[in-house]
Amino acid sequence: MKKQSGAQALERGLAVLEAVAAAPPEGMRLTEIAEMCGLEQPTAHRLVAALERGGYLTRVGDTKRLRLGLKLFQLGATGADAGGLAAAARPALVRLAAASGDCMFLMARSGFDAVCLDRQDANYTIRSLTGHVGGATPLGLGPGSTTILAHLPEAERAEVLAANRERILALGHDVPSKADLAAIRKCGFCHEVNRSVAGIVGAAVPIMTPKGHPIAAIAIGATEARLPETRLLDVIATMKDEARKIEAIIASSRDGLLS
Amino acid sequence: MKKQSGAQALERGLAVLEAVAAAPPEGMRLTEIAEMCGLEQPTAHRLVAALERGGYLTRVGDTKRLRLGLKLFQLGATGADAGGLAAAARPALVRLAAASGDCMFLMARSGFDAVCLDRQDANYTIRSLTGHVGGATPLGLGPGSTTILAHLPEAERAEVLAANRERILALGHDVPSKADLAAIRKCGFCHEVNRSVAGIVGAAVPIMTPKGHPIAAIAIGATEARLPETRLLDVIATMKDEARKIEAIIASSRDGLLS
DNA sequence: ACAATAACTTCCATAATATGGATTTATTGG
DNA sequence: CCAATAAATCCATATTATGGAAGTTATTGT
Repeated sequence: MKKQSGAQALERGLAVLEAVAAAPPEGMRLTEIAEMCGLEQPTAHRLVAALERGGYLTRVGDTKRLRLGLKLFQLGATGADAGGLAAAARPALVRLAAASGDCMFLMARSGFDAVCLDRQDANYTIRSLTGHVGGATPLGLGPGSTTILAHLPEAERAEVLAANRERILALGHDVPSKADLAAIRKCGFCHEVNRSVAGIVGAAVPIMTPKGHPIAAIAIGATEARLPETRLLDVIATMKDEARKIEAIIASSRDGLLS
Repeated sequence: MKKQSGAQALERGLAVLEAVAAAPPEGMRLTEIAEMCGLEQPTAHRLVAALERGGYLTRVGDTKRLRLGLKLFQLGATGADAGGLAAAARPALVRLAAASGDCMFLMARSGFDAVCLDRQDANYTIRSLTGHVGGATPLGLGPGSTTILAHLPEAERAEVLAANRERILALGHDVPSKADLAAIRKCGFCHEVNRSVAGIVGAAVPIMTPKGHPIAAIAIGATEARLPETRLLDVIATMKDEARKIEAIIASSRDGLLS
């Protein structure tokens, strides 16, 4: 009994893209793709051919190996802005990075993940787990991500948690408890020490839509020494200020940018 | 008589993505998508639903309008590196931007287009036509793009020119002549004054694979005043040097990065 | 506020399309 | 150079996408 999606071929094609995206930079062989996606080899061949034709996949050098093509980069750059969010938040990030001297991230929600939309480092020290722009973590792993999760409405929160529990555990981390999330909601920020990486402190505040939906978060990454408890609250306060400014920009823009 | 692709549904789905990518940031309505892609409306609906499920499309705010989703940004960031090219070229770009004081671009070929992979500006003055990272122009429009075109093998060059002629004319620019391209091949760089934008000078040198295929170009954008003929050749010489260094890195990396 | 219109969603019989087993051709490795 | 493995191609089959029609839900105009 197959699933009743009505667009099997498209979904399979997208699955191929995601499989190749997850592969190492030497690329993937057709057979591997077929196996990874649970497709017969001729089927994979057809899908790959179509994706290649469109520039979504390219051959590695002169081999048969396949890798993501630049078309995705092109499209990705177009969608990157998330409807003005990145642009609206950029100045805030710059200010925060400069003021704190640490590394600031803009994380936005995408389905069950949070994606790093932008990043400003005052001095290139830290590469956090979600460090690189374009990187994604399951909602619930990492401060920015967890802040967004915490501020979702009850029902959605449960759904996301259920969906992500296994993924997070598989990555060797633990899943935030209900109490953790409630605490984050209460004080309006998330603070993590030594959670994803030893010696690294992370903290984040949410960016909410006028309707009270969390769409993104501003996160900070720093070493434990640089961000002691004493300084933390100051920094968080500044971050909240900036988050509010971004919210104001979002609210005032006539095209709802909110997701 | 339909085309014999063997993956109609996938191709249609990709067409939907590209249509939405070309749309303004307020997003697109289902009907518009259907019309733009030549699909019946229920068909478009099914494809859109699948793409939305995968995070490739999102609803704008709480409306029904559709816009590119962050999944594309995610995948795009993964593929952005073009197999090490961007990383290999980054230091060269930084050096060139610092040394020249102008704006440097890394353009890479993607099918019939050249995509801006990276950009370094010494001082934020110019926004060239292909300025933003992720932007694409048809091969034959803009210096970096034209340099790549010029260095393609005869047959491929003709094919690309035929494919792009209309597109370039439609954008209100003219298509490089055979003589233009031959000249670029001969002197190893492309120089354009007042071509795409008045008062702006562009120039570019190709980056070739060991097998003599152009995969990318380093381009410079500056105002006419900043880049007079006298300075031009110096700058070009430096750019050629850097291009050669990048070629060396590419050649020495065991995974062929070459496209 | 209500009607009229347009956009979106769902349904389903039909046929066009994707499917995958079998085969040929190319590539890789010993 | 030959064996083994992977990729490309073929094609009869039935699964899957298709699009007309009808039912809902927004949007627009009066």
